[in-house]
Amino acid sequence: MTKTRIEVGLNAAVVAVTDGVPSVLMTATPEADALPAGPFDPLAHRTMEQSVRASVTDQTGLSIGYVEQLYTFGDRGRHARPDDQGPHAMSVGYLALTRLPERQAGSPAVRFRPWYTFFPWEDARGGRPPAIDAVILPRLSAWSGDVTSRSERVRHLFGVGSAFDEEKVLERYELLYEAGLVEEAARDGRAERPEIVLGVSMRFDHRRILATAMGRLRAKMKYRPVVFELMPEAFTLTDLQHTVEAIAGQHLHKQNFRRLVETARLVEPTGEIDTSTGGRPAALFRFRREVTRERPAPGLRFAGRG
Amino acid sequence: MTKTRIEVGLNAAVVAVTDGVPSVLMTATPEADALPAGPFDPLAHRTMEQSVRASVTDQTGLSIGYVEQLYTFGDRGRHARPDDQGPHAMSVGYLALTRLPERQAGSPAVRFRPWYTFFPWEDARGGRPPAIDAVILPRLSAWSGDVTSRSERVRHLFGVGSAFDEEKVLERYELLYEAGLVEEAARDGRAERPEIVLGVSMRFDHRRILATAMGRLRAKMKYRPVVFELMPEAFTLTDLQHTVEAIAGQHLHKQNFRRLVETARLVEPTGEIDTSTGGRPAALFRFRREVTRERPAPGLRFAGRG
DNA sequence: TCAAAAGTGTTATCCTTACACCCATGT
DNA sequence: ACATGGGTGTAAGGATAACACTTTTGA
Repeated sequence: MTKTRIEVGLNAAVVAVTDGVPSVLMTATPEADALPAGPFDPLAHRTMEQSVRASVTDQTGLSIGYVEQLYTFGDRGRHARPDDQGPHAMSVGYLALTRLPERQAGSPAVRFRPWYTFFPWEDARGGRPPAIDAVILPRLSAWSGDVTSRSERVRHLFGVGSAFDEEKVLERYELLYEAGLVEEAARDGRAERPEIVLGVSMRFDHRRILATAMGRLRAKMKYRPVVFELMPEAFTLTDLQHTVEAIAGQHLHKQNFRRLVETARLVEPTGEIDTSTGGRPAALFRFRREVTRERPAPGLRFAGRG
Repeated sequence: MTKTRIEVGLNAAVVAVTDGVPSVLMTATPEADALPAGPFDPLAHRTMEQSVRASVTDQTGLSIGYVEQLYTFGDRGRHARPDDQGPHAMSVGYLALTRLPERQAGSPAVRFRPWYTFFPWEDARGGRPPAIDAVILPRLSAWSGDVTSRSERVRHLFGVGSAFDEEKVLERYELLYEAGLVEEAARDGRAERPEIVLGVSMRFDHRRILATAMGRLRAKMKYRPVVFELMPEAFTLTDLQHTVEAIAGQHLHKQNFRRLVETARLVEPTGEIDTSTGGRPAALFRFRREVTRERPAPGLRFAGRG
């Protein structure tokens, strides 16, 4: 057994949602859009999770709550130059959820960027993004030509004959990468620089990690009460719905959403009301932590459009 | 940024199902029950997946088809002695699915072991395993004492007030580990050697990886047509049901299972019939690979008992 | 009194679950 | 003929999806 030792990088997609805008935490250095990252040093930290937390705090000043491992990427050939002698042979991606912190005087600016700036085609609130039919699909058709496996994949992932599956964020990104329509593909030497780049690119394979995070969060939300990690202690049902919609990238049916939340007994009224909403004041609710023990898979299995 | 380099091990849980027995591939050396494993060497293999395939073939002579990454374990403090200077600081677990190969004269014996020998409490075909109520729960109660968080976890995971959730294989194993009821806990120096050890133990953290694999397969089966990776080209519907039941560890309702398979258009008749079943001959079916493109999440969303 | 947002009641439809029975073959 | 396993029809109940309307506040 050879004893090859390699460098392992840890990357975290730290997300917060404010006023219907899901955002990701960026490193303080604004030269390129990059996720907080750090090496895994088993001597310094007993677990990888501790290491991730430390890296994030180090680089951004933020200390995170909920953390979950996403995936371990190890292929240099894909999201890296063929001749890359870059820092990592492997990177482990993490998803973290947090409430957006109040800006503190004296503390360093915590920089978040809306996640749809990196994935504009993933936001279908307000209808199917026009860019999909206007620019993405034409270019993907040109790429797939008459290779049926390709065009079937395109149609499947961008909801042509079927429904648009909002969880397949990673698959769509990888398709665009293969088709050479995102800047990373050109940067990695896999394609010509495209005439029109789709979305803002990120450092290394960070956008791929963010895509993984988005897909996972969109999926997990439906069977685990993770949204509440993003909510303040007390919130209105409309706030909650807007947060879910922001993540899912689609609108939901108000009454059905409410019934769902109610029958799943995910929340309970605090008794307080919020008069700042503009119209009729809204009742405030809090998350019922007990559901975790009562039901096997408590989540928001929303389905339809609103 | 420090440049800590560490050794990364890859482990694969290669599973096959024959006649209602799900089994895992073991290394040829029978000194301890161990999963095929190998180091990840980025210079030898471009991707980790290639590396896993190579390791498995190397150590067992079997070449595998479907492979999927499970999780990356990095905590030495948990499934390792506190003073462990063992080989890996990190291990990436994989799930692979294969058909059980015909025994070839001349080729090395491929050794599989039934997975329920390692997890006897996970097989609820034939009713709830008596050992759960007779030995596991009493011991877990003693462990949890009057710490409510513990006893709630116990009740939740072993289906006391609620339903037994067959997907939570890893969570149950980790609970038993924490409670010191599996041999690994004693071996890692985390508990006294238990009077009764539950299930057969495995090398290093391999049983944890197998638990992850079982949970993932049980879950994934419901929304992706992965069972067919375990089936021969042609099979009867009863064969298919038995395979699913073997993995899920519970019996299913025959008619509902059949309707499910039929309405999901997962299979098509080959036209052949199998007369070797004993009673009325059964029609043979094959997997319809096209479903992958037609439906968003084709799987076997079975639910009830039979 | 009007705009804005909160909050509810009700029905048609589909899916899930469970029931019990008939069919084709080998011995 | 009978044992063995293969194969079906159908009805009750519950969850889902969609409909439009009422209520309470601030301006």
